[in-house]
Amino acid sequence: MSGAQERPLRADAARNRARLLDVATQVFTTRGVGVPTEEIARSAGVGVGTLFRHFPTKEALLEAVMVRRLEAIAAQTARLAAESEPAEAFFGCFRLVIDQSEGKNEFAQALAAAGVDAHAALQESSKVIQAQLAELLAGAQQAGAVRSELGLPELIALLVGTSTTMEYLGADPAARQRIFEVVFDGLRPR
Amino acid sequence: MSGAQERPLRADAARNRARLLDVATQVFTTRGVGVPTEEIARSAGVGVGTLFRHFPTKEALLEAVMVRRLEAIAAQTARLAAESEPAEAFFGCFRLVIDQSEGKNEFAQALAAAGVDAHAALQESSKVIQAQLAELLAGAQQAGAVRSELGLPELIALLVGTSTTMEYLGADPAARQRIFEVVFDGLRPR
DNA sequence: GGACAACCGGAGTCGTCAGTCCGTATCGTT
DNA sequence: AACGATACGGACTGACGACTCCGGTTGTCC
Repeated sequence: MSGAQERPLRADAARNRARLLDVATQVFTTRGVGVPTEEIARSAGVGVGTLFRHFPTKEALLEAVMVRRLEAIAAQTARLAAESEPAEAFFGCFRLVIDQSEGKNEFAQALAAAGVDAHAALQESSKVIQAQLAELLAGAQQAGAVRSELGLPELIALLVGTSTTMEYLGADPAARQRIFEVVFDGLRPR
Repeated sequence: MSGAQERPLRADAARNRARLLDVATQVFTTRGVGVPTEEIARSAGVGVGTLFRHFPTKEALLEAVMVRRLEAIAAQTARLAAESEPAEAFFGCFRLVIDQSEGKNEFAQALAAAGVDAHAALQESSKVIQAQLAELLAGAQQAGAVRSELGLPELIALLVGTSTTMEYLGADPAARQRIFEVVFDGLRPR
């Protein structure tokens, strides 16, 4: 698709880039996207100049973090989907996406608020996951485990919404389990 | 609880205040809470000075808008609850809250991000609605229409989450209906 | 081990936005 | 109609945050 890697980064540059990405993931997730770039740079032990050399824009940093998480989810989803029955795979992946998406909604919003068209890389990763989800959905529906009238848009909206539900609920595992039961039972055919 | 009205506002002041509230509701809902105060003032046909005299802080304006919407929801909920069977009332109010809460999540987040403790008025209105919801939930559970293991926190989280689901889904009424069916079926006992 | 490119740090720039201040206009009352 | 109280408008201020720029440092290759 696009030109692959430019040229290998110098060792220190690669190290800094990775640290920046780690710290940004952590900070954005726990404290929101409003955190100043300077603070992220400091936490990573670099100057702001370094941050902006690697990610020309705060938005670009946000996007890089998102892409990384989406790719991780896609990989786990693929693994899970390969080694289970359709129904089991579907519900397992649903859970997985929810559990992995802590704080991700806010990211998505922040990105969307800044014009989505520019984010080619993100859309790429999104499409991968969406394709996986479409397949899982179709499989589960053929196996009679999910209502047949639901489409991919509804599934995605439900994933986003359930993720929000969980964020509001906090960490209580019993309550989370009850929510999953409500949603999963609702997804099954009447 | 607190001292009621201070002293009747002058006619022009009351008018401006009302216009400000209307415009702010509209603008915050459709374009998010990031819109500059100056623009809200201009749209309402007043200067920023006037805006800040009525609402000493942007946050205070946000809060006033929220309180107003919450009160409207509470009133409609009360009406609906009074004239229906428990189960019907519960599901009707669930729908109502979702339909009325367009864009409200973002408000809540913005307020929360700025320290929640100061927002006494908001918490007041919240409590009213929460009490209504608790009663509706208990009624529906006694009527056997809702799983008995669910508590108020789960219900509230589910409301917030479903509201998010709907926002992602857009306006398609058929799809919205399908989501309601999923969630409502999930809420019913096995 | 030296030389050059690649990379770093962080003080400084620029724009934006919440909130203030005060001279002016409007309301309401006698 | 005239006067005091109340409210208005919008230029101005201060804080903050994204991004730039360049003198100095570090890695890498011969």
